Amino acid sequence: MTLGSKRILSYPSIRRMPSYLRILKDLVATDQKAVSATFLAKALGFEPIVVRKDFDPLPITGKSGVGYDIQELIRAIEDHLGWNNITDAFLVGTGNLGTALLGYRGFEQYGVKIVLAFDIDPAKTAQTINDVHVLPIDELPLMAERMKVQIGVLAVPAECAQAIADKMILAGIRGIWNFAPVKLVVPENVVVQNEDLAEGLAVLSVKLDRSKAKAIHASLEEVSRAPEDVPPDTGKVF
Amino acid sequence: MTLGSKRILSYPSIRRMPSYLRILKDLVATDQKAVSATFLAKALGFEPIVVRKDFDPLPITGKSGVGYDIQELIRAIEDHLGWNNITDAFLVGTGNLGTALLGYRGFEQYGVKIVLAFDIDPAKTAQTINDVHVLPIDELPLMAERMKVQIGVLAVPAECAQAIADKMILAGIRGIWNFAPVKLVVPENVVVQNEDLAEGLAVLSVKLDRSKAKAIHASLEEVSRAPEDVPPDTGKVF
DNA sequence: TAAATATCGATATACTTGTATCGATATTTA
DNA sequence: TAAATATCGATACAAGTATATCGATATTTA
Ligand SMILES: NC(=O)c1ccc[n+]([C@@H]2O[C@H](COP(=O)([O-])OP(=O)(O)OC[C@H]3O[C@@H](n4cnc5c(N)ncnc54)[C@H](O)[C@@H]3O)[C@@H](O)[C@H]2O)c1
Ligand SMILES: NC(=O)c1ccc[n+]([C@@H]2O[C@H](COP(=O)([O-])OP(=O)(O)OC[C@H]3O[C@@H](n4cnc5c(N)ncnc54)[C@H](O)[C@@H]3O)[C@@H](O)[C@H]2O)c1
Repeated sequence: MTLGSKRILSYPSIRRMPSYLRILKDLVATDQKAVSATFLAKALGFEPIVVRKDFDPLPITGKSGVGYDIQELIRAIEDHLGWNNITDAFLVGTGNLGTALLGYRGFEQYGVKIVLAFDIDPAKTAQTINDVHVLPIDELPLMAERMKVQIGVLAVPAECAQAIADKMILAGIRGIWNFAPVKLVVPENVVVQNEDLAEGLAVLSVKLDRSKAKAIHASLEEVSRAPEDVPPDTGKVF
Repeated sequence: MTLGSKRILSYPSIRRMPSYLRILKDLVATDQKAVSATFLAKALGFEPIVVRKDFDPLPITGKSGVGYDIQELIRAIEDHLGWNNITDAFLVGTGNLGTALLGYRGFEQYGVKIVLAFDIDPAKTAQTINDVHVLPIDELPLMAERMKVQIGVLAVPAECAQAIADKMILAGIRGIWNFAPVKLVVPENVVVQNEDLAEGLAVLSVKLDRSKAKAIHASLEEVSRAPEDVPPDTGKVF
């Protein structure tokens, strides 16, 4: 069955969409009208076929010999991700990480705007970080309901992450972006996206080890090396 | 072929290892000697079979009816990830994100210790963030070679990420943990791990949309609904 | 001690994702 | 205009990953 019959992007595809968007938006500044899968692939280190497959489920079609219309493509991607109309979000925990997230001006481009932040520490509240007010955590329920906020960003210590998540859910929040290294227990109508930096670090560690092993193998220049021990780096983004 | 014949962890497995480690280390404090795949699965939201498969390539073996020896398991995982002996790392870019990373005391548990930081901004250098000295970027080459640092953490604006990466590589750094949203061009003996927060946000957006769609479908209580439009949340961690 | 329960490890199967090939179409070049 | 090049989209295939089943072994319970 061809993917085209499904209008659903796979999760790997979804993860690549922000990268496409970044390049495409840069291209808008130029006078180019169309972009090829080959071009995007080269810019991002994918294979051209991956790019075409990624776009296949979108309600657009490329033109042979030309490529995809840049504007159409941007629109289709943003539509699929729901990034056309910005969703308001709350952030809880204005410590190191929370502050960094507030300082990052990139999220609005990704359809999410942090409109209020919360903390339990009086030293943190009553201030403004990057134009976002920080309120006492107790005010979250009322504000969430009043502002009909749907997304919550969790940047609190692991110990209290579940408690805050419960608060968020009670207040009507439906999606939680969780940076605390804990599995949150949530009702099935709530979605959670866990962000665990240690995952990436683990991958880097292993890649590095395997790269070293490969180098040693290569330097030994053995003909009878076991290739399955160190798979070649295919350039895939793990 | 059974996985057991390969001593290699898949990348999804590698990504789950830090989560296992966290739980296992908590268990050390208790008087338990063994832990079952079922227990770990429940704690992390995986299926027990996933856990067993993950451990299969490790040079350990569980005991039927009992589980895995906790100490053995921790050791095996840390060995595989190379997290037993701590690797020194440099961080470049002590802005919002860089500061958060320096403030995070968790990395040493993951085998990596940031020993020095660098920035181009004189206002940032000559200070100490969380006991880590921040030096002018020009001093990176000398220090990297002298300290034989292998890992570099990139937390600078996208525009200068490639330039800093080049500097790192020239100075002998072999693994780059890249937080800038750019594809770095590196020689094949250097590994890069890209960390792109937008990926997770894209996944959350789509999950939220699909969750809403599912709720609507459910409320309509149509018998003739198209189930392939909204795949059920299998609890997988994307 | 015997039965019930928990668990692992092996095997088989299903699903997801990535990769290769090739014909058709558009553009560019000679 | 004709040939060379670039590109998409369809199909097929391969590899990676997740899931199901079941017998064997250890522990707990009756
Ligand atoms: N900083 C990083 O680079 C990093 C990396 C990976 C994961 N994390 C995770 O992100 C989370 C935050 O990390 P951090 O480094 O910013 O920690 P932090 O200690 O700097 O910040 C935590 C903040 O949460 C606030 N807080 C504590 N309890 C609260 C409550 N009940 N309600 C509201 N606010 C509360 C604190 O006042 C503090 O401001 C942690 O779970 C950490 O494991 C951080
Ligand atoms: N803050 C976030 O939450 C976040 C999220 C996702 C991605 N990122 C990415 O991480 C990177 C850093 O983000 P940030 O928010 O910390 O930005 P920032 O502007 O706060 O910090 C950047 C730092 O890099 C330093 N710098 C600039 N040029 C340099 C150079 N040539 N050599 C050395 N240092 C240099 C600056 O002085 C500054 O201290 C960016 O690429 C950003 O896209 C940040």
